[in-house]
Amino acid sequence: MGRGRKVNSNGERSMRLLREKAIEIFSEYGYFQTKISDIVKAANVTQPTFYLYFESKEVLYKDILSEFQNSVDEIFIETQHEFEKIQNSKQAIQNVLTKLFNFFATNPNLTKIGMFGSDVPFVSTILPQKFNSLIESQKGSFQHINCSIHIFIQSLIGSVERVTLSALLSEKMEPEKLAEEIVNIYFSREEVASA
Amino acid sequence: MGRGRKVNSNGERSMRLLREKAIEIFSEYGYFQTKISDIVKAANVTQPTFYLYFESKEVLYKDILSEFQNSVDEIFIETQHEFEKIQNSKQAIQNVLTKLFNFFATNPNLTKIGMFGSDVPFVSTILPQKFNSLIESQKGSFQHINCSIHIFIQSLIGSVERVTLSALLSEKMEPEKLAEEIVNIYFSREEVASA
Amino acid sequence: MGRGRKVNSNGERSMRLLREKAIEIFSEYGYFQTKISDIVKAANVTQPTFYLYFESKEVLYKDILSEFQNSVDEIFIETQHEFEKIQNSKQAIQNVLTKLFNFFATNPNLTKIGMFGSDVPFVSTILPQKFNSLIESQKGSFQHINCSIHIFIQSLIGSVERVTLSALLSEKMEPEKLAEEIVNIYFSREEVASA
Amino acid sequence: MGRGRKVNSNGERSMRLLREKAIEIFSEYGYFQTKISDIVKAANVTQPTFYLYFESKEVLYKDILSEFQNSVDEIFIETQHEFEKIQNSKQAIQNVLTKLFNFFATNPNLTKIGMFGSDVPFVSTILPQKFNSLIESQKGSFQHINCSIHIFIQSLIGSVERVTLSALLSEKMEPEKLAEEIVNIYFSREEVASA
DNA sequence: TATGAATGAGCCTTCATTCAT
DNA sequence: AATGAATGAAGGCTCATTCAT
Repeated sequence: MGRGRKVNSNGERSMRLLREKAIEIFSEYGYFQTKISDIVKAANVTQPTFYLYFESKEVLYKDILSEFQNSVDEIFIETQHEFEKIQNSKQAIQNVLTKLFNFFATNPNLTKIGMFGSDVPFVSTILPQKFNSLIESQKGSFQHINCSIHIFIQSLIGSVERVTLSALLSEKMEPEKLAEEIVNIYFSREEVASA
Repeated sequence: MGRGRKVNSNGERSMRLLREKAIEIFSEYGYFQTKISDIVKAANVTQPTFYLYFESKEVLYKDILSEFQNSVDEIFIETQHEFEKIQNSKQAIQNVLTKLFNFFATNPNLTKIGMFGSDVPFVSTILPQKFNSLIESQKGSFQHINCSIHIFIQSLIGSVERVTLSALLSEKMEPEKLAEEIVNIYFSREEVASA
Repeated sequence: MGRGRKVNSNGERSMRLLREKAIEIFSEYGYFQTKISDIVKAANVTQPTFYLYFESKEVLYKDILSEFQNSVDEIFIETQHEFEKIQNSKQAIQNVLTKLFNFFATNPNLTKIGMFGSDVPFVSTILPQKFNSLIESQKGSFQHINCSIHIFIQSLIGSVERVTLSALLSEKMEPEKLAEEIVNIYFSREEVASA
Repeated sequence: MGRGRKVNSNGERSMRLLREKAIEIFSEYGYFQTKISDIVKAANVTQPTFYLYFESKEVLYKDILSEFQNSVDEIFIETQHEFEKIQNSKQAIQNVLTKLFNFFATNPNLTKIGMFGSDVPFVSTILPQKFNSLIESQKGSFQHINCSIHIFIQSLIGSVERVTLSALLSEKMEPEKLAEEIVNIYFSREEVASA
C-alpha cells in the first residue's frame, strides 16, 4: 500500500478510534505497559498518525484522566440543587452514588483509568472535596456519626472505589442496588432512628 | 575507584541496603519508573552488585510484594485464636485493624508497594478471604447487616486502603484511633443495640 | 543528524544492505565476535533500524544458515535426475561437486558461515544424507571400495570442506578443476579399471 | 565457610583440576559460551582462584591449543625416522594416522578444541607442513597421483578431521581400523599396483 | 490525511577481572 | 592458597518520537 490519505479515511474518525483504543488498552495494561505501537495497531493506523492527533503518549493519557474527572464533576454539579432540597443525607448520598455508579458502569474502561491509573488518583483529591461540601451542607444529619468527618469521607470513597472494581465493573451488581447497599452500611443508624 | 572488594565491605549489609533503598524508591516512583540505576545509586554501589544479590528487577519486586503479603498473613494467623474467643465481631475486627494499621504505620513504604503497587493488588485478593473467614466465624453478629456480606467486606477493605493512605501514612492519625473510627462506621448499630 | 526518515531512504534496500554486511562480518569474525553495532556501522544505520528488519542477532544468524542450507539442498535436487541417468558414479559425484564448488565460489562468505559457523555444522548433518542417497542409488559402482561407505562419505565431505577453504575460497583453484582433482583422489581405481 | 586456604587444598591440584574442567567445558561449549564461572563451578573453587593459576581466559585457551599442537608435533617427530626407512608411502601414512588417531581417541576433548575450536585451526596450518615434508620425502611413491599434491594433502587432512569427529570420537571405530580405511581410500591404486 | 523509514536515548543484564581479607 | 565482595566495560534490545514523501 502506498503513502498518503487512505481511501475512506477521515481525520475525525481516526482520532476518535485512536482515543477509544487507547482507553481500552490503557485500562487493561496501564500506562507503562501500553505502547503506542499497541494503540495504533488496534486502531489500524501507523504511528505517525497517532502524533497527528495527539501531542504525546503522556498528554493523551492526562487528557483521558481529565475526561473522567470532568464527567464526575458534572455529576456532582448536576445534582447539586437536588441535594439542597433533600434534608436526608442518606438519601442525598444514595442519589449521588447511584448516578456515579451508573456512569462508571457505562464507562468501565475510562473508570478503571480514572480510578486506578493515576499516581495520585483523581478520586483521592477531587472526590473528597465533593463529598465534603455535600456533607457539610447537610451537617445536621451527621451529628450522630462518632468519627471524624474526614475519615468518614475517605472511608466512603475507599468503599466506592473497591466495590466499583469488585462488584460493579465485574457486573456482579446493578448500580442502583450497589448504591443502596453502600448507604446501608454507612447510614445504618438512620434506619434505627426512623424505626 | 578501581575494581574489586571495597574496604570494609560486607555482603549481607550491601544486600540489605539495596533492598531497603529499592523499597523506598519503588514505593515513591512505582515499578516502571524505578530504574536499577536509581536503586544502586542510592545504595552507593554499581549495577553488577545489584545482580550479585537479586536475580532481576522483577524478581526483587515480586519478592518485596511477598514480604508484605506474608506479614499480613502472619497478623491474621497470630490473632486467629483471639477471635475465636471473642463473641463480639466489632471488637474482633477492631483488633485486627489495630494490628494491621500498626504494621502499616511501621512499614509505610512496604505498605504502599503492597497495597497499590501491584496490578492485582494483594489486598484485593488475599484480604477479602481473610476477612471473609473471620466474619464467617462470627456470623451471628452480622445478621443485622442489611447488605450482602461480600459487599460489606469489599467496602471495609476499600476503607482500610484509603484511610491507610490518607490518614495513616500521612501521619494524621494513630493506628489505634483509626481502627476505632473505622469500626464505629461499620458497626454503629451494635452500640445502639447494646444501648 | 536528526531523527526520522532519511532522504531517499528505502526499506528493502536497507534490509538487504544490513543482511549483506551481516554475512560479511559474521563470516569474518564469527557469531560471538560480531556485534550488532558492527553490522549497523557497516550499513550506515543505527541499531534500532536493525531491529526494524530482523528479530534479533540470533534469528538473523540462523536465517543466514538456512539460506545456505536451502541453496545446497536445491543443488542436490536440481541434479537428482541427472544422476539417475548416469551409470558412472565418478562422473555423478564430479557433477555435484562442480555445482557445489561453483556455488561456494560465488558465495564465499555465506559458505564460510554455513560450513564453519555452526556448532553442529550443516555440512556434517545434511550433506552426509545427500551423498548417502546419491551413492546408494549408484551402489554398483562402489563395490570395489574397500572401506565402509559411511567412512567414505565422511571422508569425502571432510575433503570438500577443507579444500573449499584452502583452495577454493582463497581463489587458488577453479571450481571445475577442484572437483576433478577430488574425484581423481576418490575414484582413482575407476580409471585403472577402465584402462 | 571462612576465607583462606581450604583444608586439604593443594595448589598444584587446584590448577590441574581447573585445567581439566576447562578442557571439558571448552570442548563442549566452545570458547565464547564457556564462562569462567562455569569452569570454577565445575572445579569447586571460586573465581579469584582461577586467576591465581591462569592469566586470563584467553591465555588459558591458547595454552590448551598449544598443548594439542605440541602433542601432534611430537607424534610426527617420534615417527620421523621410521618414515625414512619405509619406502612405501601408504604404509608410512597409515603409521602416522594410526598414532594420531590413537592420540585423538585418548584425548577426545583436547582434540575437539585443537581441531575445531580455533579460528585458524591448528590442523590447517601445521598439519599440512608435516604431511608435506613426509610426502616430499617419499616422492617416488606419489608420482601416480593425478592431482596436485597440495590438494591431496588438504583433502587428506579434511578427511582426518571429519572422520575423527564422526567415527573416532563417537567411538564408532577403532583408531587402527580407521587409519586403514582412510589409506585405502587415498592409496587404492597402490594395492592394484601390488596385485 | 497518512505512511514508510529511521533514530536518540536509555534500560537491563552479563562477564571477565580485581581488590581486601 | 583461597575467598567474599565488588566493578569496568560492554552488548542486546525497546520505545517514543520524528523526518521525508
